Amino acid sequence: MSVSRALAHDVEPLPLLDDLLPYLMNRLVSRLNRNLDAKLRRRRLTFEHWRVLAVLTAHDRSTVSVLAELAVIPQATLSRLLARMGERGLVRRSMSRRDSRLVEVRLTPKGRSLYEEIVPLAVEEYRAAVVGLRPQEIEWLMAAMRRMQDNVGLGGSGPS
Amino acid sequence: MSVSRALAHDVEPLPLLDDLLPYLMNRLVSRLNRNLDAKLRRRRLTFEHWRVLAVLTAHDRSTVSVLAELAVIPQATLSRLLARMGERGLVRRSMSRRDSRLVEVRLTPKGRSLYEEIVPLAVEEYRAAVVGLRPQEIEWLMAAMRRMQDNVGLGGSGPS
DNA sequence: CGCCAAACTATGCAACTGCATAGAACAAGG
DNA sequence: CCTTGTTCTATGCAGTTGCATAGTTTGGCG
Repeated sequence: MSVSRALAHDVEPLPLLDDLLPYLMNRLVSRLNRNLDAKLRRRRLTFEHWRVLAVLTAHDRSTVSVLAELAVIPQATLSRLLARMGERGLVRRSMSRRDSRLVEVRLTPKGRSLYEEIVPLAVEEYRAAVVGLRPQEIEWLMAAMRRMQDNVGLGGSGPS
Repeated sequence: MSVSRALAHDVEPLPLLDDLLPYLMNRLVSRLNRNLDAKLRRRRLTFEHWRVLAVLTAHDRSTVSVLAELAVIPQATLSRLLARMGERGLVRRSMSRRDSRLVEVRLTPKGRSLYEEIVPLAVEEYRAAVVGLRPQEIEWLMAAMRRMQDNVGLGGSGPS
């Protein structure tokens, strides 16, 4: 029941779910996130925490709105999430001296070490997911993802 | 700075975000969903509604927990979402005569026509995303997604 | 037939979410 | 220097979420 009909929406837009790329991607990503979330719960963390920690590790010293963009978390939500993470000593927020409107966020040593601690959980999840895929195929997958990101407005010039 | 290092987590698990497949997938899916969500808001719908409608269209007459599995929505959340959708006349819930524990859910005509009405929005979003990808490549992408789903426990035999 | 474990849905409660917006800081032009 | 428009973060409020669990129905076994 999984015919190849991915682009045949022209006249008959009745989607067989298993043949729709967005559905497949959604299901897969949701599952991946949920699995990781379950693993993180023991440390009182959520998947959103993970994303913030990961982004901050890569882009140390970000601002709230840049971080929101990178972590794909609504700004208002992130603002309060960061407040909570600050209370737990995972991040430090400080006013920028260049521009007092900006709030610079960075990991504390505690936040960094916590990140190091949980990276293996994410890696484990990731490796389980890509079993059977060759590195070359993964490269190709990532290229396709980047291509689609550009198509949808994540390439640098934000749309509406 | 985007070297091909997707699987080089062996000794140095320091992920450059843009080189991590899960991160790319998350960003892309989040953006897709958010875009669709924005389009749906005018009709007082959310992306979750969309998923429920889509799954119900494909698998008419489902139960709450099966639907939760297919739509990747926690059962408790779905239960209340369905209650609201029921009040709006989009779905109908009825006790199964085979097993009184089960609640069978199906679309009402109103729900079905609403779905038909919003399908184009999703298709539009989808087509924009895959611009530049050949049908053959999309097929390949979906195959990879299914492979990864199986790896993560969505193939039929649920893990934990 | 009665009892215990399992399956399924709904709900209490505390927490989180996001939209809209207030509040504060900057930038540009008169 | 003041005014006006823009950029950025935080918050009020109403709604939603999810964990844990209660309540109900089944199935299996003695």
